[in-house]
Amino acid sequence: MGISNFFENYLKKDSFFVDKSVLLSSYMPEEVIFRENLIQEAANILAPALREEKPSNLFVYGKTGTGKTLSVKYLLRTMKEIAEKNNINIVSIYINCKLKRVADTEYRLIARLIKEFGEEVPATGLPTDEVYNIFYTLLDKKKQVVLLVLDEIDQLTKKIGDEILYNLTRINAELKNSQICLIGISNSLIFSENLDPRVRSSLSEEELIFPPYNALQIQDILRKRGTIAFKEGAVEAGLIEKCAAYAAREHGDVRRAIDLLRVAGELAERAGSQTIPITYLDEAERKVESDRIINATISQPKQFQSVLYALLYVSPQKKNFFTGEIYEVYQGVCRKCRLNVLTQRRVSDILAELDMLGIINAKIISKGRYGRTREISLSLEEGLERRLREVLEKSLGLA
DNA sequence: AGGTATTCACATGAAACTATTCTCTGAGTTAGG
DNA sequence: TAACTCAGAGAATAGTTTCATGTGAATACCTGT
Repeated sequence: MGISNFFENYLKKDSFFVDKSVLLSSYMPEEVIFRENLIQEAANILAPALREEKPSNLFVYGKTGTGKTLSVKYLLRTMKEIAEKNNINIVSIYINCKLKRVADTEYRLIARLIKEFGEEVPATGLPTDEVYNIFYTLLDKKKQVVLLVLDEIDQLTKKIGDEILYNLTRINAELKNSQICLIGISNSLIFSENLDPRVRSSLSEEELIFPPYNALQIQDILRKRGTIAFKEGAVEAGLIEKCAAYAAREHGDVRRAIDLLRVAGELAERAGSQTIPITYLDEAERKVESDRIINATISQPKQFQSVLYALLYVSPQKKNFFTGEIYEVYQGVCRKCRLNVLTQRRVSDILAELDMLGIINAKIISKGRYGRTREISLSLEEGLERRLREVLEKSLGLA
C-alpha cells in the first residue's frame, strides 16, 4: 500500500525537470556554441566531400569535455542534410573505439563497419583478412564518399597498435569507386607522436586542436541547457557559477559540469525540494565520483576485484603500502574465495590499472638499497570505501 | 670525506600459452527417388 | 544423389604466465687524505 501511495504522490508531485535528456551526454544541441571557428575550419576541410571528392584526413585533438565529439557529429549531421537535399552520396560513420566488445580490436572495428553498411559478420571464427575483403567489396559496390569518424582513436592504438590505421589509409588505393576519409578524434595531444611515421603523415593531413572551455564559457553552456532542462526559477542563484567553477578547476570539462548539474538536480528532486540549492553540488560531486568508481569496479573480473579487496582490507591499518605487501594480502584473499593465485607480474599490472582508473594513487618510488616499488595509497572517502567493500564482498562471495 | 659500485624489489616489455567461443570444411550418413 | 550431421581444423579474444631486461637511490666498499 505504501508503495503505491508513493508512486501516486510521485506522479502528482510536479518536478522542476522539464526535459532531463538535455543534461545527458547523448544530447545533441541545435547549435554548438564557442566552437564556431573550429567547426568552420573543419567544414572547409571536409567540404570537398560534397563534390564527391575525397577530403583530407582530419585529426581532432582536445581533452575530455571540450566539445570534439559534439562538434564533429554536428558537422556531419549538417553535411548529411545538405547532401541529401542535393542528392549527393555521402556516408558518414561514427565509431567509438573505446566501446568494449564493439570496436576495440582490429577485427571488431572492421566488423562494425560492415554492420554499418547493412551486412552482418560473425563475432569470431573468421580470419581478419577475410573480413577486410568483405569490407572492401561492400565499400566499393557503388560510388560514394565515406567519412569515417574514429572517436577515442588513441585508445585503439594503445591497445592493438597502428596497423589498422595503416590499412585504413591504404584502402583508398585499392578502391575503384569509393573514397574513404578518416577523421580521428583523440584525447591525447601527443597521440600521433608514437605512431608509425607513414601512418602519421597520411592520417593527420589536417589537424584541429580543441582548447578547454574557460569558466565563463562553461557558465553560458550550462545556462543554455539549464533553461531547457529545468522550470524557470528552479536553479538557485550561484549554482551555475559554482558548477562551472568546479569543472573549470578540472581542465574545463563541460561534460563533467553538465553531469554535476543533473545529479544535483536529481538529488534535490529526491529530497523534495522545489529548487536546486548550491549546497547540493558537493554531494553531487561525491555521488558522480563514487558512482564512477563503483561502476568501474563491478565490471572488472574477479581477480581484479580481489586485488582491490586486498587493498581495502589493509587500508584501515595503514596509509601507504607497497606492491609486495599487497600481494601477500591478495594471496590470502584468493585462498578465502577459492580463486587461483596470480603471479606478482599480473598483480603489478592490475595495480597499474587501478591507478589509471583513479581508484588508487600509485607512485613508483625507489627505496634505495631496499628496492623499487609502487607506493600505493587509497584516497577514497569513508562512505565510498565502506560501500566498495560491501560490493566486493558480495561479488567475491565473502560473508 | 668523497666517490663508485652493488643490490634490492620490484617495474616494464615481449612473447607465448590457455580456455572459450565461433566458423568453415569435408567426410560420413541418411533418406528420397 | 542431394541434403544433412558432426567432428576437426583454425580464428579471435581475454586473461594470464614465462622469460628477460630495466632501474633509482640507499648502502657497502674503496681510496686517498
